[in-house]
Amino acid sequence: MQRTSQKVSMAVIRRLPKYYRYLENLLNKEIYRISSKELSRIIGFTASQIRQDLNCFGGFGQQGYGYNVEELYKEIGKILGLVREYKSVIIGAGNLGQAIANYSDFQRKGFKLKAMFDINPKLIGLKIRDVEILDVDNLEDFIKENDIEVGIICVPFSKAQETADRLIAAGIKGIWNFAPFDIKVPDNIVIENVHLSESLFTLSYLLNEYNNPED
Amino acid sequence: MQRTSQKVSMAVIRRLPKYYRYLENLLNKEIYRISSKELSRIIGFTASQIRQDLNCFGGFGQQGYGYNVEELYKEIGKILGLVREYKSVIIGAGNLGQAIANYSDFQRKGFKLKAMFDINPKLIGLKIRDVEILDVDNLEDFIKENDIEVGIICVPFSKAQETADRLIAAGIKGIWNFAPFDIKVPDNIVIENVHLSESLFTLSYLLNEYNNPED
DNA sequence: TGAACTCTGTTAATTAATAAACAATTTTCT
DNA sequence: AGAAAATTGTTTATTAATTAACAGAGTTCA
Repeated sequence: MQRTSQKVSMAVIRRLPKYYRYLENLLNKEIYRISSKELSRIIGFTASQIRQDLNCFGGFGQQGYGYNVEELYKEIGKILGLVREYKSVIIGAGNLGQAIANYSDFQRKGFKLKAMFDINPKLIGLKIRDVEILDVDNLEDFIKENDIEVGIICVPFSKAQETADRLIAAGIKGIWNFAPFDIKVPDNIVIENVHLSESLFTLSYLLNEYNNPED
Repeated sequence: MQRTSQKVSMAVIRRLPKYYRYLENLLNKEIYRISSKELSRIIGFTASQIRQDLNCFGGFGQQGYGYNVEELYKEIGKILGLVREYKSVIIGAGNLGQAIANYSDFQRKGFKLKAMFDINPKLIGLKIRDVEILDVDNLEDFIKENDIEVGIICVPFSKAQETADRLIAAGIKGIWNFAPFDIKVPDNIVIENVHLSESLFTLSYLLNEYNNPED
């Protein structure tokens, strides 16, 4: 059913996790059937957009009936690649790195944390939830020996690109970047940025705009 | 200079923090003058887009010269509302909440953390970096007595909307939401979502797409 | 069973976002 | 001082994203 090699826009891709989450909620409520119209009401996108988004990947619905929630949930899970597990490491075991390590949710989503790395001797050897902090000198060896595919960058701005380059040279496939820096990667490497400060600045803008409209 | 009441699109607003960050970097490198063309090379947007974005807020540049980095930096800071401080509280002192509290960066950006709240008696009374964890029963009183303007939601999915409603009723102006839930707020309340799991799922999708192209 | 209703997949229309073009102005350099 | 080069602000063109429209297929219910 898929329109082969018809590129899916990033806007669509970023909506998929939301569909997935809402479908999970529906399943938890034991709702097994849903129309794009009803989903639209719940999720806040137009029904048209929902149908068009889903159709990028296949005709999962049935005319006159709607979508089977369980089937659609599974299909989107497959599309999102949630059927498999990715071995990951965190680089940078400071506040942010420890925060992510402690935020166990992401391990439940198929990203298994195998080690953390830092340059600070005071941190090396410590454990965060059973995961050891290793010397960053061992980064490349560890990645190669343990087939690590995903690197989570929590180092300061100034070390971000260097860290990414090392990860890529060691054979990593994807990067989840929390450093406030736009890391450059080759085409075959996947990168996803979480720029917390940009999010915070946006909040600040909106607060400011509301308090002083049109100044 | 500003086109009064000509609404600025969210796409533009979300680029402002990036301009701000790059301008800061330029200042650190003691670069005091820049053209849209050169900024384009560094930041990766087209020069046309940069000029158009900045012009939503005023004519900060000069023909034949370009932009004064320091002036532009300050202006964008003002637009982002970074000149003032917002008092904030975190609700939910579990892993994620502690993570955010420990991630001291955001306090440096004008969001002063005044307290944390939790429902768990084991956590109440503890301190994270000088900030005390209080009983969530005292949430409304604390917000009113201390003129708290921003609530950072780190509670589980199931408590997210309820928490937001309480914050809003107590007089909060903006919410930074880390719960995997799309909180509904009235028009006069500002909300900024950080959906980490959606970011992670996007990474998973991209990894999967790269590994199994067109299946 | 069959008529009325529902709802998808898909195409067409609309709106929004991005990029290109260019006149006007300033700077730079001789 | 004056010509050539640089660069903005802004208008126009292009591309992308969203919404609307609708034929065709399936469901529901009398």
